[in-house]
Amino acid sequence: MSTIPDKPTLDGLEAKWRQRWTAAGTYTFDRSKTRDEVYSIDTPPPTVSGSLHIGHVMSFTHTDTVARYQRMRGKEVFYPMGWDDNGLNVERRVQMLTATLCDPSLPYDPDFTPPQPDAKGKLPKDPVRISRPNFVELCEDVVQEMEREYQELWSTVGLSVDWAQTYTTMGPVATRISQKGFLRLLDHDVAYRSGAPTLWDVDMKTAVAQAELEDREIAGAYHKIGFALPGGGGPDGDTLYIDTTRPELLPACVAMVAHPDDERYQPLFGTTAVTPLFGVEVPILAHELAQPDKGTGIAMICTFGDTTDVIWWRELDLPIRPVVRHDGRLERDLTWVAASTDGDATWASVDPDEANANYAELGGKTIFTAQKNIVELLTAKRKMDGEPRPITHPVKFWENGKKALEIVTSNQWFIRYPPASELIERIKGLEFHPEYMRVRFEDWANGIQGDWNITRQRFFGVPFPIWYPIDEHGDVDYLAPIPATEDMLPVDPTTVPAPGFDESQRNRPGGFAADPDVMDTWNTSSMTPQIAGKWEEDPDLYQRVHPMDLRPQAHDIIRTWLFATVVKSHELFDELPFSHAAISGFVVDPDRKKLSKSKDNAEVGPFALLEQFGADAVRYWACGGGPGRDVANDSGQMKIGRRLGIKVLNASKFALLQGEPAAEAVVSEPLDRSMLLSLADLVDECTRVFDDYDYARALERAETYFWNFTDDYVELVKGRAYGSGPESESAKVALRLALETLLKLFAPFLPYATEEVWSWWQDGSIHRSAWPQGDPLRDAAGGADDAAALTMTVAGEVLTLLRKAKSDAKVSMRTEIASVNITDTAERLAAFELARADIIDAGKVRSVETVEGTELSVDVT
RNA sequence: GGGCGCAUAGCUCAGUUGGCUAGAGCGCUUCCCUUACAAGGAAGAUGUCGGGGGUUCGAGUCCCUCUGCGCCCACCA
Repeated sequence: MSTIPDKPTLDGLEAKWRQRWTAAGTYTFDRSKTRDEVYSIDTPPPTVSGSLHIGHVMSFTHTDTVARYQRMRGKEVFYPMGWDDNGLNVERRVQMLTATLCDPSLPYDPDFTPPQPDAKGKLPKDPVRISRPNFVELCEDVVQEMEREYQELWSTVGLSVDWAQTYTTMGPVATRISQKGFLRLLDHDVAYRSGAPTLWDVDMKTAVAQAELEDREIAGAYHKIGFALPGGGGPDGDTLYIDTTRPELLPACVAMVAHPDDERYQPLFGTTAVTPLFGVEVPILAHELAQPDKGTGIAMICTFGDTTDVIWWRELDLPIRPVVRHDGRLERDLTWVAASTDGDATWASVDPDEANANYAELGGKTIFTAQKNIVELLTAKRKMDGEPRPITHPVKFWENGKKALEIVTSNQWFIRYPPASELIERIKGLEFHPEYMRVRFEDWANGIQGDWNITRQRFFGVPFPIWYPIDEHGDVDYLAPIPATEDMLPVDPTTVPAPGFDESQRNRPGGFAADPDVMDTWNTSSMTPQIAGKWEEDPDLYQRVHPMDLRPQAHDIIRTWLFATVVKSHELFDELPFSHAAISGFVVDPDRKKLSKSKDNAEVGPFALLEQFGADAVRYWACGGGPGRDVANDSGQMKIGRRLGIKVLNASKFALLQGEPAAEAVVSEPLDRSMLLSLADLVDECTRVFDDYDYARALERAETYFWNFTDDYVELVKGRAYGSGPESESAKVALRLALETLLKLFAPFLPYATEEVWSWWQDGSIHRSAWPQGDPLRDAAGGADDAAALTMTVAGEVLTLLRKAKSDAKVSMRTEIASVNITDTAERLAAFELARADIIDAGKVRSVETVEGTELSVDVT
């Protein structure tokens, strides 16, 4: 307990209480509690390489209000922080900061030190190539720096996390759990390695997954190209025209396809066409995905121009003619051969010499150049009808990428998806807040195409615990993986030899080679319930927190994080990883557009806002948006939050300065009883909506009540409280009860202001105190009754009219009123009589006449 | 093209299973230094509840339809 300051202020509360909470272990998780006593949160690990923005503050505040509520309800809250610190952003930053480049084929150098800046502070121009483990060490240093900045932000915001439980998506624990999960899935044949068409970013030279795609509108052009029809019979006789935006893929053409109902092409189904320039005979086939109204209505299928090509290739059982390499250039050494009845027909041409001559203009060229060259060739050989017609069309990009994705064939690790129906059934046990976000999950499950490619050709991530045998000729067999054993984990195969091999056999004929790739970051973060709960690392902890109660996250990663977590839990454990998913919206500009990264917004970063308005005020703003709702970035709301915080301090000061009521004091006065009865209803409602994760409504209700409480009740009761006797004692008891209750209702939202006030008159932390209940308040009020309930309402309305009279007369509120006539219904006048003394005191009225009528009016005479 | 959400005062938003003259705060106008609070307080003005139909004694609320905005999914030759 401490004394009540003369001038209460919000300034400095963050630093003061952060320090004290840490020292007292206020939010420390008590792991002696059993699962039914625990409320566990599967905290989203923010990407520490991203820049901090106000959106993080909003969604994490939402979760914190729930954590604080549950803690006050008596749950032991498991609320860890997580850092998502692997991935591409960190890699880029480290390359820039240290002038290094990762080369997984290099051995680890334990004595490596990164290049130092010269006298002018410049790093060497040419980066130093270093091994993956060396590179990862550098990444970890950079990550730790950024994590400190994040922890500073979260602590200031007032998140009630137990920092001792912090987890990361790198490091030995996450790596071991991620690798172990992978090995178990491999064992169950759910993870598998396969050569398959792969979405590929030619710029970053890595595979990407369906969930990481986005569409971008880019400029392209239709090229109308004529194929030869040896048998004729097409709409244009013996030339068959297609429209394509990818003419450079002509050498990769494996078939033509039109819709089965398309009468123009029906006669051609089952026959063949011959590609221009390359003379490859390709079948003309029917498939429902072909769209008669697109281009000429018949398309060439290439391996691979887009994802539809992949579907056709698979469903029509077509051969593969890959021409685009992983670096985004066309294959250099393709050679067409004469068509023959036996042998590999992949590169068979009716005129190999011409095909090879034409291909010489394309081989080794970039896609851009190849397109230019092939258009020239087609034009020269009169195979193009007209000029290219410019269009803009949506093209798939990796969300982090700069160039359009290509589809290449490559050996990759996949995780088999369960059928969508199975997942949808599984999440019936998962409550979504708001419920309509469930549809996002179901839509995504239903739209999945193919399995989950978890391979990334990057460096700062969890390595695959896998090696491959090398035969006596020195060829690596990438389809015969040698998995690590679980006791080897965590393992980096580039530094540890494969089981049964010696390090000297690395990269040697008859030896082994390490898997050079790392896992998709979602493959690791999909195990946050296991990582945070320390699955098989600390089984005692795990059984106390798992499955989690709450998964909080934003709606944009339903298709990635939420989906992947449910899939992994389903496949590894046959269970749901958590029982509630609370989905946050975004912070948007006041004009409803997605928050831009413009200078204006950057200048109002989270630290500046917290500094200007205070943490409680920013939290108040954040909680204006209920689950799933976008929130406008509005400093006006923060101002209001700040005002609320100040009001809480001052109103509390008033209530406490009335002094402690005598031990035997009871609530006897009707006005006090009335106030407590409505407060009891408020408590019940806040509890009900908080149980439904509607923190926004809980705050709004408490706030509305509180302003009425200070404006009317406190003013009405003030004079009586200043006095003495049983009436005064009744006011003091009621004021303290109301204060305690209201502080607790605000505690999840305004942790600093409420804790400050609590410290003036109570021991311990308000955040470890018990959430209020309605019935004890009703008991203190001497039980509920309707007449008493009306007292506060009527008293408030009469007081407002008395103040209006003074305001209209432009006199001070202190001015006395000689006499008033109050007209109202009999029932309401009875309520008035119950509070008559308080009302005339607060209104400084000398005498009151009451007149029965139909509605309330107040006449000053 | 399919789906989800939103639309209430100039602004940010409440408005429960339909129920009296539709609310709060900000902003605006006027007044008040009042012993919790001038980073304050009191009072006031401000609305075709997006448009049009329907159900009902009664619709901001339920149904149909249209419009606008946002998002998700699909399409990508």
